[in-house]
Amino acid sequence: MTTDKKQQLSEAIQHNVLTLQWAPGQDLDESSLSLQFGLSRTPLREVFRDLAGQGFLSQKQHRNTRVAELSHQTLREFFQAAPMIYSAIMRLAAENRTSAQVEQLEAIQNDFEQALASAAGQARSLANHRFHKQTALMANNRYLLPSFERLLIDHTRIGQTFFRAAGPDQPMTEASDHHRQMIAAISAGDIARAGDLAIEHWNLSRAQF
Amino acid sequence: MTTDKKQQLSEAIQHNVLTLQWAPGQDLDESSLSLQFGLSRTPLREVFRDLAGQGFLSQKQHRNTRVAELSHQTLREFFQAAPMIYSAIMRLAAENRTSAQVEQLEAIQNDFEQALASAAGQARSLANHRFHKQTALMANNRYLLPSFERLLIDHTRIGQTFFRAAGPDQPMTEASDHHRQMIAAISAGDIARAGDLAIEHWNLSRAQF
DNA sequence: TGTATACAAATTGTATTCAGTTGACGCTAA
DNA sequence: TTAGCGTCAACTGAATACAATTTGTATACA
Repeated sequence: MTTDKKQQLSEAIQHNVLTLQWAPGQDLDESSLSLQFGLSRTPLREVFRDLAGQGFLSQKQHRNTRVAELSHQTLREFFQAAPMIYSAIMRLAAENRTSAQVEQLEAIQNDFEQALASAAGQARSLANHRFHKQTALMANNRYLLPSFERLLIDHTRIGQTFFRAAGPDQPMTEASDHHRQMIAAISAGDIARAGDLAIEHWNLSRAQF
Repeated sequence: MTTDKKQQLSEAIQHNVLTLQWAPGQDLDESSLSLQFGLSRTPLREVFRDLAGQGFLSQKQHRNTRVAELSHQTLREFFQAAPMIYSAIMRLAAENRTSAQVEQLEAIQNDFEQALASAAGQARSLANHRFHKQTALMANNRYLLPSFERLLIDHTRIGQTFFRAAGPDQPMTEASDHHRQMIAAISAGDIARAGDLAIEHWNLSRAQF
């Protein structure tokens, strides 16, 4: 099996959306992208559809596909849903985790701390994104996952918007402390503690905005 | 604008999945369906992809599309997520509802009661489905919606499986009472009450299974 | 008789071609 | 000058044609 072009394309798009290299609301051009990735429009459009379903892109009939918007209303809905879902994911992660997954989470956290020490805001945000995505994997619940992933996409994007304005260092190191405590709670199977940490962690985000 | 064939197809599939006319795990045939609906395979596959993203169908590389499975593990995850999400949707519905939406909800509830009096289990389940879908619309939160819709799909399917075995009448009329109370709570904007009703309503479902 | 391998048929995935829709530009007329 | 209409270009959507992958079947061999 050769490297899957469709998956490459999908990951590239996700990357560009999450890092704000493609701005919210920005138009995507089918023909240029299909040329760029050596794919015809048919499979390209399938990838678009998948990513639109996941909340990365948005599509309307007879309009070009674009990066999912971030409006004031989006923010409002975000804050209404985020604490509850994050907390639920954490609790389930503490309940259902396997030891292999905990090791994986620790590895990701190490990357995150490294990025914190050296790399730019973009890399930090992506590392943070991967940390939380791993917790969702550990929660192992197909019903919660789609909501959580949508939240995570916009959390990552919103975070970067605000980091650009304010100084980025303070909150990120505090977030890193939380991550370590989360790993401990999840690893110990302490469900209540994991849930509380999620709320706390999320309040940190709220404070920034 | 003529009647949209793609939407017709999509609704037909949703109907067949929700009513169990297509069994969980059942294979779908692209060519016969495309023939049946007068569509080529390209748009048909786009509909498949959308519905797979929404939790009606499931797809794997180089394997035929099939109706989403209902496994033991699925049930487990369902019960872990359902009460929380249902409750959240109800609270938000009470918070964000408009009067036009309340009227709509009452109309749907009337249909439900009529179905309860006359129609078969299938029609009842669909009417119940529509009721809860409307509450999700009223909650007006794009992050919670995908999780809730997935839960609702499987709730409807699971419900029918169990109704077939047991006598269907008792729980459904009780559910109908709950619906009326929900409408009252939502209409009054009583957030806490709406959330509690969701839990109560859902415990009723749990009791059946 | 059971298993492995090679071949054939069916089905999924991709590329290309064709059709339909949208929106912009320019023209005409009030 | 501007409002309204019509044409045209560009793009999205659908259909067909083609390629690749998988699965079923037959045959050879242990």
